[in-house]
Amino acid sequence: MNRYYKQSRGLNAVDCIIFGFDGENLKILLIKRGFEPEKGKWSLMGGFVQGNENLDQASNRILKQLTGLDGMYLEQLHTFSDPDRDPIERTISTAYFALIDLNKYETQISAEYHPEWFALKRLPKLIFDQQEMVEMAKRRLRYKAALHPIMFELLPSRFTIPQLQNLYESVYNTTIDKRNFSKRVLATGLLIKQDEKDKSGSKRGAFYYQLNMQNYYANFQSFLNFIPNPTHLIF
Amino acid sequence: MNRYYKQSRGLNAVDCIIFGFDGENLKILLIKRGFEPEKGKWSLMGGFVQGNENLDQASNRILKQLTGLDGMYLEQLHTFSDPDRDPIERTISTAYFALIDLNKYETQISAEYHPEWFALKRLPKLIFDQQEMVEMAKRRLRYKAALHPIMFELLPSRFTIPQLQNLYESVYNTTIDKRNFSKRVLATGLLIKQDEKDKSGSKRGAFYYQLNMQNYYANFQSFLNFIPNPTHLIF
DNA sequence: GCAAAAGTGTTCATCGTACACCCATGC
DNA sequence: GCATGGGTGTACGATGAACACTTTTGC
Repeated sequence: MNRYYKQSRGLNAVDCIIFGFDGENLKILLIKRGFEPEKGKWSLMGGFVQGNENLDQASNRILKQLTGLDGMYLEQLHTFSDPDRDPIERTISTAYFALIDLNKYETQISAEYHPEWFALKRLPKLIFDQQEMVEMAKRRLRYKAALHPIMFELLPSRFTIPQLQNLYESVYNTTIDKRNFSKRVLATGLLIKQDEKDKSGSKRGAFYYQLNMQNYYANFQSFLNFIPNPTHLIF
Repeated sequence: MNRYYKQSRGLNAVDCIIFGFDGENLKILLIKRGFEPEKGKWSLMGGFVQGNENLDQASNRILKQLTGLDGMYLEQLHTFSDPDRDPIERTISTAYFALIDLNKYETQISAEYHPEWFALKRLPKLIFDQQEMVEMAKRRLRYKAALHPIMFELLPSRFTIPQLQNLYESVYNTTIDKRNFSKRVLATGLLIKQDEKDKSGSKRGAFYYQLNMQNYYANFQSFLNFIPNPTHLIF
């Protein structure tokens, strides 16, 4: 036996929701789709799964192709499978969400795709069911970041506490008391204060911090409270 | 255009991790696989996705086939995709986890599959990568149940607080102070006390409770604390 | 009457929240 | 010298944890 009988076969794809933070707004990276159907429309970066790779490998390959980066935070989100989601042919697509330091990303690497960062509040229309994928990714990010320190993946390796606070405030569309915020994040033991300051945001300057990678990996799976009242959040 | 060119096509399947609770132990339902390869071995209930259905529909169809039940709690878990996970032919399988009231399930419905409940601690060897699927499902259940009231899906519609506590203690392999436990669960406002008692577990009997469905659905997505110290749990 | 499980309250420590002032610097 | 953003401490209330005794009833 070298085949299962009487079963229908289809294509498998991955689509990547790539989040970045520019200091102001949470954004995602979109490309202009390069082939029919919907050629030229804004789309998530994606591609078909090859015969010799699994989904994780496929999404890593595709992300490297677009951003030039590897080793970024990448998590399988959900598999989308409506029979008619792709009008050409049945294609089941697994969405991944990725978090990258927007500063590491350089546009020229993938000029052929015409990639652009879009603020989440001002997304263009997307093809197929990608709107739904983005919605789910947003929810997942908000959910997960309320409990785990994944937001650091969106920041450079040196960052300031006001930067971090901006990020949380922007993701949760809220404001947080800065005294309580800094107490909370410092209490986690995840941050190591540096000697230098970032003078770009103010005259006085804000101290840089770096992640304590030891503690970061050790505590990644446990619950942390980075935002007030996570118990009452609704997602 | 009615096909994408030069892409490899494969099979898509779903596999279901079905959890139940017998009052003592958390269990999962396994069947004897009915076809080659690995025919006769213990396996998760699964099947191929048909051309006209999505993954949710496929898993519901398959669960109904095995248990006779529909409308049970069902959640997409993860898609498993190693190229050689099925030795016959490339098959990408999406795992679902299901929670059912073990008492509603009647074995005879699906005698042809020879289904059996196995305590999680004493699982037989499973085929392919199903061991990994079960591990992931266990982690997800523990994770999710620490924050959301999904464990009720494993109990009959009328249950007692000691039963509920047993369930939590068994899933987290721990013991909980009963005074604090009942305070916590009653404080959620999710339970409605009934007049009758369950006399099966003790001479005095324990009051039955039912879910307040209104509050249950309203609070499902928010965080609740059912177990002590969820902040310090590691999954 | 006794064994076995159900049910209930208080105290204390910890954590989370609200809140306001001084500091450093570039201009 | 002043405007701008950075940095810090305290007091109070809420929440979570530890802990022991009484009740009911079948045998």
